Amino acid sequence: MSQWSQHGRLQPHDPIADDGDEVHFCSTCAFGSACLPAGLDKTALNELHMLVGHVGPFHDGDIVFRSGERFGAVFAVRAGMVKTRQLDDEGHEQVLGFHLPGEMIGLDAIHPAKYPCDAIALDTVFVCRFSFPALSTLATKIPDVQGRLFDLLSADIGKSARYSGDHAADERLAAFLLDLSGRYAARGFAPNAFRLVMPRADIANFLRLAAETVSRVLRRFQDQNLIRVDGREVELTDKAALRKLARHILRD
Amino acid sequence: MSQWSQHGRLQPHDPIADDGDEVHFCSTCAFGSACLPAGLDKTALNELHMLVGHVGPFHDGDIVFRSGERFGAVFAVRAGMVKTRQLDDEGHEQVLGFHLPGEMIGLDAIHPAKYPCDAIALDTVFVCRFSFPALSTLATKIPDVQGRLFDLLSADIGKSARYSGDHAADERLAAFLLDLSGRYAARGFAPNAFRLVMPRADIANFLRLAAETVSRVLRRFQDQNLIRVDGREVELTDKAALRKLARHILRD
DNA sequence: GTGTTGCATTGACCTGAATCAATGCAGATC
DNA sequence: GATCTGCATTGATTCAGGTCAATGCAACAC
Repeated sequence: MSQWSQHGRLQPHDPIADDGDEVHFCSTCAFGSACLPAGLDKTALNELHMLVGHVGPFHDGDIVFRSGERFGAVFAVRAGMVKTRQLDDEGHEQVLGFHLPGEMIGLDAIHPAKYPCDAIALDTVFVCRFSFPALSTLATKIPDVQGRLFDLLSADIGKSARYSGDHAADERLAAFLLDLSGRYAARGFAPNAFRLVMPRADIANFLRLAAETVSRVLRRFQDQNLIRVDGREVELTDKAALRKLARHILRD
Repeated sequence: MSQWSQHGRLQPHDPIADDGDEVHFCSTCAFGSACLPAGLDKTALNELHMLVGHVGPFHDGDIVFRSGERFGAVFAVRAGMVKTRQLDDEGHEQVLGFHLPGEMIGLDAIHPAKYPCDAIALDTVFVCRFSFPALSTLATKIPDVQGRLFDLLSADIGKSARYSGDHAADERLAAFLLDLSGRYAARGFAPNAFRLVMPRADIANFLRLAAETVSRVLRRFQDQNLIRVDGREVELTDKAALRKLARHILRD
């Protein structure tokens, strides 16, 4: 067994000191296919691990990086959930995304050379820090690392366009739930029952809805037996129906 | 003088045969800073030029690349305007963006390894084709090229998040006009008077509005002396006021 | 226990933008 | 010139989702 619960939350045990579980983590990480046996020789693997720093724990509300800070590194979420968001000059928040263990954040900071958003822990979070200058240098030496970076960057373009369309509230929410489900599945977590770690207001903001609408739609989904909700715990009980609702948004 | 009108449209003259103007074009292109004297030695410059193919002309409605096609190359728009869009299985269109001369398209195709959207010419269009395998190989050899690619990819993440927020119709439209203006300016075109090459319906779709709303808001802007509109020609006469409207969307 | 705090939910009402339905208008075609 | 065709505009009406205002409820402090 490992220190991971099925909800992706960290048990009271410090994974930073737990080098024995390193590989298990890496297998779920965004760089997994670049780091792991998958074709990389030992030197390359070591070089990648050399430039990684483990950072944490962060707690609910803690800031991983802050908008405007000089860009120096990208981060992979190791444990917990991170939200990224922008604030405008009047303090209006725009949630850009929620990031699960194994996902990469900070890629949008490369060009402006400063973080364009805040990254905020939603629960207990550990991250891996990849110095970007070091990573780029490594990428020129190891084509697989370069390719992995291109892939991660390219995928993020698609992701941030995903919810850009004009869709009804129930379509957006169905897509949101299925998206999370798929991402949990991809990292080896239970895909059909998980915790919505973030408050309703954050889901609403992300989906351009009011928190009240999120509440009402979740309630309706439950009444229609598509899901079961209990506070922040959710279980998807009719994914086919959800998929049908979300089909305009999730085309893949 | 060159073959470029102030609206970025091509005069009846074939630039493909016009090698003499190559440099002038490159200076406005997304790869400009990688190709041009800016630090690159002649060999590098030549290698980059080697892998570029000039393609065109395309005409209004022609397809530059099609959703689902195997990914093999990214493209820089050389002349004209290109829109990118996705169609869902029921044929509903979602416009992802409009791309001016000097801008790169196809970067979102790297990861899925196939184009996730259609790229469609809105008027007479010429593009430069960069074979991506060749470009990646060059990138491992020339760090500046790799860095330029990282920058382009990273910038696109930010761009596709730009209009993702929840904003009123007039804020979105003001941001749209200023965004175009800034991009024309960055490429050396007149920033305050230009042609909205795309039909109203495309602007509306892109901004998640109805075409009627676009029409009404443009009209209101004109009544408020913020702009002058005549069909698809538009002139920004009070950018300060537009900027104030758009301030929640354009934070940079 | 009793507050208090911070979300989440629910209901009543309102509104911005969509939709529906003409009408206008310029450029192509005959 | 007359007729089409494809947008764009304008007005009347509708409605999805927002806003406002309570109320519920669990975790925590005292």
